[in-house]
Amino acid sequence: MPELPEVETIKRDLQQKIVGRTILTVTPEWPGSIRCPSAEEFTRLLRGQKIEEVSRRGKYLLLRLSNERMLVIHLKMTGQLLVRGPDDAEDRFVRVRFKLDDGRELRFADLRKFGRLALYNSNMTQKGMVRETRAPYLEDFWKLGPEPLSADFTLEAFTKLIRSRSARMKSLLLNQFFLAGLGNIYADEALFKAGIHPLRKAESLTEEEIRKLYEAIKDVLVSAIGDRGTSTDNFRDTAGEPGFHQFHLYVYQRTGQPCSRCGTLIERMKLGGRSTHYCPKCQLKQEGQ
DNA sequence: CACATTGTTACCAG
DNA sequence: ACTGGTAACAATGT
Repeated sequence: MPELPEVETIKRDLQQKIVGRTILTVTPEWPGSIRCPSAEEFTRLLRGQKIEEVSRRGKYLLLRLSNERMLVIHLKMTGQLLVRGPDDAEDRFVRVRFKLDDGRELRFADLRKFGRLALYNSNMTQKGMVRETRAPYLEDFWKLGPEPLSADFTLEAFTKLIRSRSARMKSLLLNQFFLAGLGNIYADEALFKAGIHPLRKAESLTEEEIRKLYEAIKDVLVSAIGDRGTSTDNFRDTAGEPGFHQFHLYVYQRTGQPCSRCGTLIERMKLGGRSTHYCPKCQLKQEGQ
């Protein structure tokens, strides 16, 4: 379940390992991973291109190429990007292979086959650019909410955002058009740290609660990036190594275990089809009780 | 073998 | 046009 910290970890790895390299060949072993253009066109357009820059927007990885195109990657649930040398063992579930000019190989592996690669013009982040391509999943890329770790994500901006909504907080935090990068793990963790019940409505939050949540979101993400991500299941970095943040979780997948703050047993509920973990004492449904 | 998993989109009602 | 809520989908391990 790569969310912002996991994608950030991979981004930093790739910046170190593959920026400046040229793609020699592309082998689609499961062409379904390639969203657009066709697998043949994708392969042809990438061959011989230099990887100029690696960046991240929300949960999307962006690889800018020398021909002014952008390779966009979404890992969805089980996608991995592995950088391997000629003597390294084969990886399971490799869907697309990129041979590089230093003898190494970038492998896109994906057990569930939900992850997607797409190739666009590099100005695709601008309004209207991607919609013209009619590419599923990525067409409203430019509509994504603010980056929680960027300088322009201020408390004032977050307060405005919250004040413009009425939905339940857990649902809002999962909405990528509200705020980019949080998924099920970090939405639960941030709400716990801020002491806010997942079912609370945005309009019911006090100034103090908004401030606490603002800090909690940033703290949780920074801490998880420091731990190189959460590997509760199959998240791996580009060397195939797990992260460490699963040892520092407060509520996610801790159902029935004592809350580290108050000892009450962590509970689990279904919200919009998603499992939601929370401490019933630290995160009271009615504010002020 | 039905179910669980989650990020995202489709669709509907308001 | 926008928001919020629910269902559906992707594919596979258990």
